[in-house]
Amino acid sequence: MSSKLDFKAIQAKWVEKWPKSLYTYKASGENEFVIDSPPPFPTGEFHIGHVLGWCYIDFIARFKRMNGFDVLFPQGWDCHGFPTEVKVEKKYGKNLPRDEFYKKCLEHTHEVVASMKTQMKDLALSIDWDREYYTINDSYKQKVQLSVLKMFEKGLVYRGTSPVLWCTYCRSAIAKAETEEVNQETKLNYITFKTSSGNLSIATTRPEYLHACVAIVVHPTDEKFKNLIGEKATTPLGKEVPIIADQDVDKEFGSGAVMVCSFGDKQDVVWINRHNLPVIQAMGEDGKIINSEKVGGLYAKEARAKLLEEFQEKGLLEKQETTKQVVKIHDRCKKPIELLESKQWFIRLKENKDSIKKLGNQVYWYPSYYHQTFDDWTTGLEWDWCISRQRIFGIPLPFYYCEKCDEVILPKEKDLPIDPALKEYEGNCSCGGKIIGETSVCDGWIDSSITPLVITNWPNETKHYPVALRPQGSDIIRTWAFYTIYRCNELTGSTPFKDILVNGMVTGSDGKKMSKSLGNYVEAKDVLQQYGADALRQWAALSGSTGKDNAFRMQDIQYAQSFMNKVWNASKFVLQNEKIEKESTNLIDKWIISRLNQTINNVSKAINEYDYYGALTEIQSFFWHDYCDYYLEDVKYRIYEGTQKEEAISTLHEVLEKTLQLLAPFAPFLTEEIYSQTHDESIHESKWPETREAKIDEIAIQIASDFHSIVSQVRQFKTKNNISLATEISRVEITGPQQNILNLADVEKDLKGVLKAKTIVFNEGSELTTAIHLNE
RNA sequence: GGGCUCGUAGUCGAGUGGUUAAGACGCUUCGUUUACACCGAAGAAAUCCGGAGUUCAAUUCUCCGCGGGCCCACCA
Repeated sequence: MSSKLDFKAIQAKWVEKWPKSLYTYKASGENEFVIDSPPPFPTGEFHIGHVLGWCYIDFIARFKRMNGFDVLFPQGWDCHGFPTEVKVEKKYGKNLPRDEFYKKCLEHTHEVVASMKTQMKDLALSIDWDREYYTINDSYKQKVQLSVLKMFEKGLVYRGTSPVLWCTYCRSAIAKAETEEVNQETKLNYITFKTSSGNLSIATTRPEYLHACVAIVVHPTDEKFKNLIGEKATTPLGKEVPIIADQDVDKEFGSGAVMVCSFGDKQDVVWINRHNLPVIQAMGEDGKIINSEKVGGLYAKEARAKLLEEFQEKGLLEKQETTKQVVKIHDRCKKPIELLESKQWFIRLKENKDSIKKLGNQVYWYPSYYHQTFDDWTTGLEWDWCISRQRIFGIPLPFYYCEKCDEVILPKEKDLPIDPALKEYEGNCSCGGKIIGETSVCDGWIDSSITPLVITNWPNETKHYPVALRPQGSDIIRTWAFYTIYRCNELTGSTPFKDILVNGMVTGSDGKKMSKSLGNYVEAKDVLQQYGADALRQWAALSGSTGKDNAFRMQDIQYAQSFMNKVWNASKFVLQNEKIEKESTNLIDKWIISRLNQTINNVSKAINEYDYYGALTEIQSFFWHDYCDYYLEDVKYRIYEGTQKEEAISTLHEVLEKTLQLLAPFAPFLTEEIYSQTHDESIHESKWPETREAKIDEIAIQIASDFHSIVSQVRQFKTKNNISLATEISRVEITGPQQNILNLADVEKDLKGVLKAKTIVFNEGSELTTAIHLNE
């Protein structure tokens, strides 16, 4: 072993040397631990948040493997999505043909995946790379389309009409993730409606939607309007609408009465759904007003100006106020987004809320409070899940439908994967209508919500499902966890995983969200380069209890590195003496073996409960303080003088070796390097140390406690008197209760050796104290 | 605005219905001892966010408030 720890050399050596077979899943079907690891979106950068998440997975994977489990740690890639389309558009322009464009998206994806994989390998993630999967591959698409068909057959998928986010400039439905928000000022217009009991003032920022007004909403406890609830109001355009009550209304805003239009904003959608109100299409896909005699054919802005002018003349515009407004805009064209009604595909959620909540009880949540997040989300569901997107880079929805009667026609299972937009359906509908292939693609969560099925070979017979563990971030409980639990249960009849382990988000050292513009962003690459994988991995365990958001702090990394240095140097000392095995009767040896077994027990329990913080701090404190600070010092005199030397060497080796094994999941490179000095097999293939209860000797622990208390007292004496710890003492008098004194007499030799005392005298007394005589 | 979560020494953070509330970084003092100065030894430093309640006993449980963080909804 080199005298200085060179972690870079060690890391490079083992990345090269470790055989691929180390992490191979045997699919034995017995004693399995299958992990439904997340398929990240390929961005090209494996960032510090990824590091935390993947370390959480790797710790348990390595632990289970050493415990004899057949572990599957697969790696998938959730490739489809809008960001890739944007990148490709930027590079090649907007006018590529559909299939050409798709090909370019594939190319881009493979490029960025490659660069992420390098970083994952440097981090020593024990992934079985033979089990890699891509959502863009035919085999994956086939399973996704099959899963959608199966859900359709169960009556859980339907085609229906619903408001969607629509960009009138791009003439496309867009996902919420594609929106940005801008603050702007606008005019709040107070317009006069009529009721049986007089005028009713309505405040609106969008009078151009007046023709699509379907109701007036007031707060149920608002004294101003209480007697109007259930009555009708007449709009300035002469239309009668009902006045209804809803608690979402803010009594203080505007006049306290709101007009509901289809659809001015998202709140309108909520109210229309909740109160079963009719829908009047107010705007066409091109952004021009429709279904209005007065302003039809005009753009919204023109229509608004025209109407306000007219109301002003008629005295129906009471006043205008300036108000601040948040407007959603399309992130590509920066034009405002409208809500438009359109035909889309949906998965039923609303009526299954209660059964989904029950499914949430059937998995173990680590930490448990995240179950609450899932439960609350499910309780609050108001809408079904819109699964269709008018995009290109996605898995096509596997449906045909009749142009005339809307009948849905399914492709044959053997033809999957299929793109109905490209493959025409042979034949006509029974009503004689033409059959159209669906051109929309699936929402990305449709792709990723069947990962437990994909990795266990669904729909074929399998003994690998349900899987043992789903690890994931707290930010996607409402999406990935929710959709997976729901869909997989519908498709198989059971929840997809036994445990769900949730990791928190990584923040900057200031506790704020990491962002490049805030200047608190840390590149995982840089940390890896400077401190190495083992230190970075330990940070993931050390930075807080499981599931909490973690601030990234260099301190933790540096501490991990100091610890590794300690391990390296202690190992150097131990390995100077060739390994032997000899049972020891020495009480100090028995003490450290007792502590070792306690540590093994505690660490095993902690990791089994995904308490990595507890596990690693336990290892560190045992190794650093019990083993290095005390035990090593306790036995040095035996090594140098030859007293019970073999027993000491045997014990030193045993404790070192087993501690290295405990540390192996956290610091795979360092532990392998040291372990390889005395073993041919990899430490990662070695068997996890067993807790030997019989070796936990409470009396030895008690004696060692007194022993080290004496050692401390003598050290304190020497420190206070500015004497070197190496100075010899002629006589130490130890006073204490009878039993303690009797016990200490058993380790007299060790006391003399460690304290460098010529003679020791024992006296009975009430408290354990020492008197030191330097020269006599 | 809603939900969840957190609030413990200068900083970061475990943990607990009842002894002296871990540990790390930093700080002070001492020590070059043949694994390690990326070290060792000793030490100072905490009204456990505020208020009320439950209890023989609260930092821990409950409620209210204040302040971070995350997610969601953002206002006609």
